[in-house]
Order: sequence, then structure tokens, then C-alpha cells
Amino acid sequence: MPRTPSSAPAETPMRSLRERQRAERAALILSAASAVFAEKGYADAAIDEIAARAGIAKGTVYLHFASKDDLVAALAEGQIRAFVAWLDELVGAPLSVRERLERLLLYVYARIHEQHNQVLLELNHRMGLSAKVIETHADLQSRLAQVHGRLAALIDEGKRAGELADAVPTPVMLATLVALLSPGAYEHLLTSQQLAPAALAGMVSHILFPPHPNHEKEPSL
Amino acid sequence: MPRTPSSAPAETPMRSLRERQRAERAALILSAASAVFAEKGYADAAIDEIAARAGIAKGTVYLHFASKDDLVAALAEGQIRAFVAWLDELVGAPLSVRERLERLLLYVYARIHEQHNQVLLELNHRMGLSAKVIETHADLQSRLAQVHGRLAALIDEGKRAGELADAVPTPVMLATLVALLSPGAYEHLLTSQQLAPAALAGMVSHILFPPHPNHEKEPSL
Amino acid sequence: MPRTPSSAPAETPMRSLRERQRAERAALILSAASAVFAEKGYADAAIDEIAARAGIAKGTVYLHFASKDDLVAALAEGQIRAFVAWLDELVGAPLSVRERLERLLLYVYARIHEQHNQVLLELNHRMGLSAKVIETHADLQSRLAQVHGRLAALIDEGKRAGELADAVPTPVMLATLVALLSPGAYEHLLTSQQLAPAALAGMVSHILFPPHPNHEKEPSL
Amino acid sequence: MPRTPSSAPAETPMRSLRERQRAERAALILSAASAVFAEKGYADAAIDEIAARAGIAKGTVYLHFASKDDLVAALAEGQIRAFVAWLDELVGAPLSVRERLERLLLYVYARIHEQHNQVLLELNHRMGLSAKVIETHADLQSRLAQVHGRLAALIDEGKRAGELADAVPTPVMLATLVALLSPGAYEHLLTSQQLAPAALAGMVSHILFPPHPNHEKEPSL
DNA sequence: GATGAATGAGACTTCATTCAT
DNA sequence: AATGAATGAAGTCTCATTCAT
Repeated sequence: MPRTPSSAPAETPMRSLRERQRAERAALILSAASAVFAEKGYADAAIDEIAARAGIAKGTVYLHFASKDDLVAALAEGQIRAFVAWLDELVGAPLSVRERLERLLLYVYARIHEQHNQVLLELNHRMGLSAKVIETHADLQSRLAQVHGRLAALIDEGKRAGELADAVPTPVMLATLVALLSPGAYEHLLTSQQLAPAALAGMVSHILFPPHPNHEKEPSL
Repeated sequence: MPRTPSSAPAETPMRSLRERQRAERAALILSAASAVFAEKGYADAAIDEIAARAGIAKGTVYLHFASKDDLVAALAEGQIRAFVAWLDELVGAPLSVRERLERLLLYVYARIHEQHNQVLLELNHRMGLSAKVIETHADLQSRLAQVHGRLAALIDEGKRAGELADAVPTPVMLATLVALLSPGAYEHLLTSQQLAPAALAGMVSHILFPPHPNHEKEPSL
Repeated sequence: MPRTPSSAPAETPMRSLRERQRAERAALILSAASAVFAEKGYADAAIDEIAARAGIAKGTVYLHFASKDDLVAALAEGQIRAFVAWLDELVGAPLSVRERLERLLLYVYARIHEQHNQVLLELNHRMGLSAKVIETHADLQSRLAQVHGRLAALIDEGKRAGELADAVPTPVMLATLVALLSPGAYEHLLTSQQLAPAALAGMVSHILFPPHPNHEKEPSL
Repeated sequence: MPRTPSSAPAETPMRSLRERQRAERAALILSAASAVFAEKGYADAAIDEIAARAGIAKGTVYLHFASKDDLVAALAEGQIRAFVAWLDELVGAPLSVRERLERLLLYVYARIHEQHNQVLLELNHRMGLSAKVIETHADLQSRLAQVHGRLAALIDEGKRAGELADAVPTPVMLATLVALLSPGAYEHLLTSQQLAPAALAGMVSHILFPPHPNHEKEPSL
């Protein structure tokens, strides 16, 4: 029975040698899983291949993750947690909302462009990560809620600053933003063609932010 | 081996009783398949269940569609064909580009709202309709190209009429539009909550069309 | 329920128009079946393909033959009957036993060489015509017994004439002859290479008939 | 994916417990498969039944053999390999060609007589071991070539020694020998009746070797 | 009588999960 | 803890046979 990753990693930085080795193994598996899921999709990814690519036996995977579902969930959780950390830094930056959102767009598009990215794969339904997996993993849901919370806060801040139109309710604007950050949206333009992530980020920003009526001045106030 | 509808349907509007019954059966299967694919996704949808829901035997499915792949392909093809037909009517309507796009948004969101819609499921990668299926079905590809062509034309017309910003290249605007029409974008708002399709269409339109500098007047004409 | 081919074709040469048409249909099916069985083997031959090649509907096949087994059985029966008729002519010819057996060898090898022959496919186990089919069709068994009877008689005659060695019992000699007449024996030499049927017939005859002690003279007479 | 026995069985006679158990399992499956194929023929043999008879689960069969085709191929390969080994011993024996061929006949007929033999099933087309399987397995082809090579060499030696007639080319004599060694040839005489393998071997030898013109003396030298 | 759509048992194969070593 | 052989449910697809039209 796979044990939960202990209790408080912060309190005990190195719970022991064992604990560290265990974490490394798990990371190794997650890394292999990430690649295989990205290549084949959830349904077609075989535990066999994940284990092989991680250089371990199939059974060992189950020593760390109770099921295939748990494995994807853990993978998504990790990716989203990292993303939330990055988001927190971004949100705290002393920049206009527009600038911060543009950095977000650039960050995500660059990842989509660079590699067989997996970041944010799970923010939407895409990839066959059926709702089932999300629904049965409370941690995943709360992580997604964190992401949504950060983004909603940023949007609200943008509205207060007059950078974003008030006319569109925050949930709708949030959904719009998420849709445009999803790999499915611009993947073909980014990977198979000649559109640079930075250029795309600028264009999407142009769409999201109402152009300024007069001389590039902010109409707010 | 499923046979193509053979000779000349135009010459003989009802090629015979058999021909009609055959078409009805195929439609019945497609209908059941549509529901199951929507519920379970491509990978988890079982031919067994599709047959059961259609009230026929498993083997009968294979009398009409050579494989599971062919079945989804036929399903998508039909849905997209119908959508193209609807699009052609829309594009020809004597309305501003904005009005026509709003009708498009309303049409799609209403379908997403009303039912377990499947329309346009296949415009994006979503649902695990893996690229493989699209790549191996030329008819699907050309249908998708038709949709994209219609929408691109509409966007170009909007730019010429000054309704849409020139700053965003048509391919990017097209990808944006498609992303916002995808079920994944606003599904949760439309189905599980209280956002009306018409309201959403208005908001999305508001995002896509740059607000008018002066007095909310329409610049066109 | 397929009706047995009536009772006495000899007494009523043309039982009626219907009867003749029926027989033609059956012959058409048998012809198609012969080709498909030869190409694919019993197990891989599909009734569908036989019907298609005969230009009729699948169901029609079952109007003439109660089952796939019955179809092969009828096919074999017909081929063996024809062979028996040919054998009867041969046996009655005013020739030495050796000459008659050489004619038999030539007849069979020529057929194997010429085409995708099917003659005698069923004399042995070959082709997956499992014993089951033979055992459950008395007519097939009696036909095979006829063939074996003719050949055994010929062998016995050869022994009495001193052309064949007495040392080998007739059943063994018969089995030997049958084995050497089987398609499997020399098929590869006859079809993919340059061995003429006549040459092969001479060689096999050389093997079966003990060479003549003195001066190549025939001891017979 | 069944793995090849890997590295060097010679260096490590018992590569480990696992390796031995693996080989035993494979042998168990091959044994069961041998029986089922012999009884039902290739097409009618079900993996289900093979597994059941081996007392294992269906999936386990696929742990050792990638497909039904591979299973028969491995089975045939093993049987032919063993036969080649036996042949090599035979060929090296200090006996006349006739004596050696008689031992070969006896060996094969005894196996056919004793059991539901499967040895040499694959030397001919019999059993529906369709050409496809042979063509797609190079190892099988080379094994068969080995058998044919050994036998052809023996035949040639017999010709040089004057024991076999020069009149019949070696390929034809080889095909004749193979046909007479095939289970189909004398199976019914050996199994369902009272012909002893040794007696049959003597008779077939009598057929293959031209009787000696004078006084039972060997003409050679 | 002919048709061909429908049936449904059964074949092969895959793979997440378990468990003895 | 690690291994990987074993399991068996489930999936896709085939095809001989039946039967309503």
C-alpha cells in the first residue's frame, strides 16, 4: 500500500535517507510518466512503458502510486503546484496587470513552443484527463482552485485599475484566459509554424485588453 | 465491408426501401455513438455500449462502419458538414460581421448549453480524437479546412469593414475564435451554472470586438 | 432448408426448368467456392467472398448448401466423382499397368502444374479439410473408397502382371501412390520451377516400378 | 513483449531462478499448444484452450509468445531443431545410406505410431500451417533448409555409393522422401491398424531402393 | 426463390493490478 | 523494497448462420 509522502516535509527537511531516496524514485517515475502521457495521451500510456523509461520494474510504480489515476493526479498536482508558485511570484511583481498577464502568456506559450510541454495540460479537459480523475482527487481540485483564484484576483485588479473592461464578469474573463492559455488553442501555430511565443503573447494581450481610445493613454480615472 | 451509398442518389431520391433503412440504421448508430463518445471520450467508449444503446447487436455496428476509428470519423464528418452548411447560410446573411459572429457564438453556446452537445467537439484536439484519426481521414481534414476557410473569410471581411482590429493576423484571430467556441472553454459556466448562452455570446463578442472609442456608436456605416 | 439434389437425375433427364436452373446455380457456387478454398484454405475462406465471386447474395448460398461444411463436402464430392469417372476410363484402357499409372501421374501433375488446381485436394488431410468433414459425410467417404478401390485394383493387377513388386502390400503401395499424387508432394517443383509434369511423371514411375534386371526389357508378356 | 533468452546461457548455465522458471513455463505452453494444434489444426486451435490445458491464464501465453503465429513458429522451430540434431547424429553413423535412411523412416514412423505425434508436421504444408507463418519467420525457413540439406546430402551420398538410382534428380528424390515421411502418408495405417513402424520402414525402404538385380548382392563395387 | 441486414458467439490481444519470490 | 510473472476483465473485430422483406 503506497504511503502518503509523509506529513510535514518542511518541518523535517530530511526525514531520513530513506525518505529522500523514496522521493527521488517518485520524481523519476513522474518524469517518465510525464513524457509518456504527453506522447501517447492518458489512455494509450502504458504503465509498462513508464516503468521501462524510468528504468525500474512495473511493480515498483505501484509502490509509489496506488493506481494509474493516482499517478496522473500526482503528476498534474506537481505541475500545477509549480505553476502556482510561479504565479505567486508573478502576481507580486510591481508591474501593471497587463504586463503581468503578458508575462504569463509568454511563460506558457514559450513552454508550449519549446517542448512537448506538459504544463497546464490539466487545466482543461484536454488529453482525456477525464473529469473523473479531477473529481476524485480533492488535492487536484484545490490546486486548480488556487490557479483560478490567482488569475481571478489578477483580473479583478485589472478591472479596478481600468485596464480590463468591467463589462465582462470575472468568471467569463477567467474562462477566456484559461482557454487562450490552453495548449489546444495555439499549439499548431507555435510548433509547426513560424509564430514566436513573444509575438503571440503580444497579440493575445491585444485581444484581451481593450485598445486605448486616445493616444495610448489609459482612460481610467 | 460497409458500402458507400453507391450510385446516384440524385437520380433516384429514394434508391429503394433498403437504402433508406440502411441510412436510418447508420443514423441510429451515429446517434448512440455520439452520446457514448461524449460521455466517455473516445478511448473509454465501448462498441458494446454503443450497440446496446442503439438497441442492436455489436456486429451490426461493423456492418455500417469498418472500425471504431471510422465510426468517430463518420460522426465528426457529419457534424462538421452540418455545421458548414449552417455556416454558409450565416455568412451569406445581410448583417454586419459582428452580428454574424454573435449569431455564430449564440448558435454554438446554445448547443453546448442545451444538451450533451457534440457539435464542434472535433474542431480542436479535445476528447482524445487523436490526430491519428484526423490524419487518416482526408474527408475530415477537408471538412475542417472548410470550416476554417469560412471563419477566416468572415474575419477578413471584418477587418476590411473596420470591425475587427488589423493588428491581429487572421490565423491568430481564427485560432482564438475556435478556442472560444470550443466546449472546453465555457462548458462549466453554461451547463452547471446560470449563464445564459445569449449573455455569454454578448460577452465574448465584447472581447473580440474592440470597443468603440466614441459614444458606443457602431463605426460600420 | 436446402433440398437434396432430387432423386434420380438419370430417370428424368430434365426434371424441369427449375431443376436445371437450380443445378446451374449450385455449379456456379461450387466453382466460386473451389477458387476461394484453393486460395485461402478452408478456415480462411469466407462465405461472403464465395457469394460475391459467384455474383449472388450470401443467403442464396444457404439455399443450396446447408452449411460451410456441406459446401466443401459437395465440392470435394464433385471433384472426386469426376476423378473416379476419369479413373474408370483409364483403368479400362488396353495398356500395361505401368503405362496406365504413368498416365495417372501425368494427369494429376499437369493439373497441379497448370493451375491453382483443386483436384484431389481432399484425398489427404491437407488444406485443413479436417477429418471432421470427411467423417460426417458418408458420400465423401464412399467416393474416397471408390478412388482407393480403383487404385488398389490397378496395383493388384500390376502385381499379378509382375510389373509391381509383391513385397509391398497393396495398402502400403496405395498409400504411397496417394502420397506422391498429393499436391503437397511436388507442388513447389511443379509451380515455381522448371520441372515439367511429364518429366516428373516419368521419374515417379521410375521410383514406383522396380528397374528391370536385364537390359531394360519389359518382363511382361 | 516476450524477451529473447538474452545473453549467454553458456556462460551462466543457470542464469538464475527466474530464467529457468521462464523456460519451464514456455515449455509448458509449447507442450499444451502442441497437443491442441495437433488435435484441432492451426485455425481451430484456441489460445483459450491452450492456456486452459497448460493450467495458466490466457494472458500468460502472451507473456511468452507475442502472437498465435509466433507460438506455432516457436513450436515448429523447436521440433525441427530437435529433428535436425537427431539427423546430424544419424548422418554421421558408420552405416550404409540405406541403413541410415531406414533408421530415419523407423524413427519418424515410430513417432507417428506412438502418439499424436507432431514431429515434422511442418515439413509439408499440412495442418494449415499456412505459408504465411513460414514466410514471416526466417528462423523456421533456415531450419527447414537445414533438414532439406541433410537429407539431400544423404541422397547424394547414396547415389555416389550406387545405392540410389541416378535417374531421379536429388530434388525429386528429396521431395519423395519428405512426402513419404509426412504424417499424412501412412498415418491411418500406423495408428488405426496393425502395421508396425518397423515393417512400414522396411517396405518404404524397399520402394526407395532399387532391388538388386542379382542374388541380393549389392551392385556397388 | 433471392436478398442482405442482423445476429451473437467467439477469436485474438492488451494492460492495469496483484503477489510470490 | 524491488521485481516481473501471472492474472483476467475488457476491448475490437470476424463470420457462419438466420430471417424478415
